[in-house]
Amino acid sequence: MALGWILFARGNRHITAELLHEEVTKAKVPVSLATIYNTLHQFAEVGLLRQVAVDGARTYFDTNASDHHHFFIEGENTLFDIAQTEAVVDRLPTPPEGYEIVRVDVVVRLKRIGG
Amino acid sequence: MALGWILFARGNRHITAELLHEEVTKAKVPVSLATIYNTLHQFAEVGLLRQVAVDGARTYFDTNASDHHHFFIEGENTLFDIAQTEAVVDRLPTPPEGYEIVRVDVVVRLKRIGG
DNA sequence: TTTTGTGCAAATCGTTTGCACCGTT
DNA sequence: AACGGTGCAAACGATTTGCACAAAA
Repeated sequence: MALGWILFARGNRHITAELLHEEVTKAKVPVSLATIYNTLHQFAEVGLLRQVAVDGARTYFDTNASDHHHFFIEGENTLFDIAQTEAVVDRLPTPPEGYEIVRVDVVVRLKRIGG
Repeated sequence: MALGWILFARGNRHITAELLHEEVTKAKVPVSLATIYNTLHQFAEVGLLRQVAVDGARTYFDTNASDHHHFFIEGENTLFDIAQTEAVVDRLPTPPEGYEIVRVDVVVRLKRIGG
């Protein structure tokens, strides 16, 4: 398991379970998709990974677990970070009675110009 | 078809295909899930509905197609609008070369205090 | 030998697709 | 008789679960 994670340890990335599976398999260790999912979730629980819901179909995992937001390119299904310097949220909305804010997700959807 | 939509015409709501199916069936018209999906998507294309990706599993459709953001209660899987007065986004990030912004989705995740 | 942890085959479940049916031209 | 639109059964694909196996206690 730790094995698969040398893979994750290099570079900030956004991958889907399937993509990681492919990569891991192609590289060396043959491991089933289910295991990939289990592992990804475990890492996410522990806070090493951040799960990003962006298009309903696939689940993306971000190796950068810090608080930041994302660009998502429709059609290409590419996800990448928005620089922290590009402040986006200025004021948090007041949550309703009895609830507290867990996280704020911002997804800026892009499309190729002209496309 | 227009029939099912009398249902949608009353009140601003956020529903999943499954929920709508249940409602429609329970009420009167027996219609298959597939039809619900087809119809929802058609409405979304035309701009009467707004599709919200919030948790990867389910797809939510918002009868309020205007530009606004959402609260999402984890565990309860409830989605509702953030009042427009609660400004959240102040400055849009600059999109990368060759791309333009299509939409900005903001989801504020909540959890019950103490929960 | 019991317990705890790990990986995966098979099942699940939301969603989509291909096709049959029916009213219209 | 050909055409267009509609609904749905069956297929699909991403994700989860239940269980079998192995190492540790």
